[in-house]
Amino acid sequence: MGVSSTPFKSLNAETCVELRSTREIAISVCEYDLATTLDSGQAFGWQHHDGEWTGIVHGRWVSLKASQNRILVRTAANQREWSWITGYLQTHVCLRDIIETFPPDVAMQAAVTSCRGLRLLRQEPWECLASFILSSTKQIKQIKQVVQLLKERFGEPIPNASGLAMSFPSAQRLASATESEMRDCKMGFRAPYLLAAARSVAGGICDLESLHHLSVNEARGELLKLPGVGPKIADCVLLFAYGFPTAFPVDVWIAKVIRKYYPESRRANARELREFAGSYFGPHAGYAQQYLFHHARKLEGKIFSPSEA
DNA sequence: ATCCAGGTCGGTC
DNA sequence: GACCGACATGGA
Repeated sequence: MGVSSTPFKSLNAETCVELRSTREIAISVCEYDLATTLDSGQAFGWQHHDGEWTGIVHGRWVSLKASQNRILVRTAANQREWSWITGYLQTHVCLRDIIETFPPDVAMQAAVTSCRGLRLLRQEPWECLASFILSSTKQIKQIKQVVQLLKERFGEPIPNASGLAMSFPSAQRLASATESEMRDCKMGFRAPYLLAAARSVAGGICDLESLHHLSVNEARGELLKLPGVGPKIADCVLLFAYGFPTAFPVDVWIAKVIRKYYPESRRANARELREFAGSYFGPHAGYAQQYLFHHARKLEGKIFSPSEA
């Protein structure tokens, strides 16, 4: 009913930022695995070359590099302030405080040990929503390909270090595209969903900004009104874009993990799994989910023999 | 070649 | 409500 607003100290810590120029800062971080975080299936727009991650965040081209307890941030344009990137990276979050809230069972602890430094980002709602509408029954690699095609064909050019990069297209821009143009981006049967969602957002029928002020259940209800958005995608957006800490996306990986290691939920359907997880994994269940998800993916088929699938 | 991928939708029973 | 096939595309 009400908003979950427990004031965890992890949400109140300060980010320590060293300003090096109007285009470069170094953010002090503790337990932050940048590569794992940017490539853990929560965001699909980052490009990796030689230890450098480049992308566009809130309309600004940015380069990120991990360097011993620091994240080096470089932009192409002068910046007055940097909260757009510290907020995105959630560098103020104290990971220890979150991990302490996880249940001390074997599966959870194995995931924590295996994925040290994995973080949740705080993405822009529209890009996150659109990306996950594209995600259904697609591999992460393919989702990235479609996102890249959308940027190239519909994005806005943004100056980068040596030329122009393309942003993720706005809902307004996609709303004026045709289904055929969308299908040319290899999104297949998801094209009409993304197109209708773009028109709903662009036309103000769905106000993504207003969801910040709702309870998690109210916000989920709004997202579920959008075409192509079911419980799983809604929870991804609630967790990765709005930061609702108990949102718990149940996909095929998580369903397998939960059923294997938490036998009390073996007969549960997806909704019941989500409800079980929300109470069992505690106030940061969504974070726990990302650890379990990433750990399972790292192990690929190793923990699941074919007969168990 | 065959199965499956960070699911959802619209039909059935 | 719950079960089930269709839906594009391309990795593995």
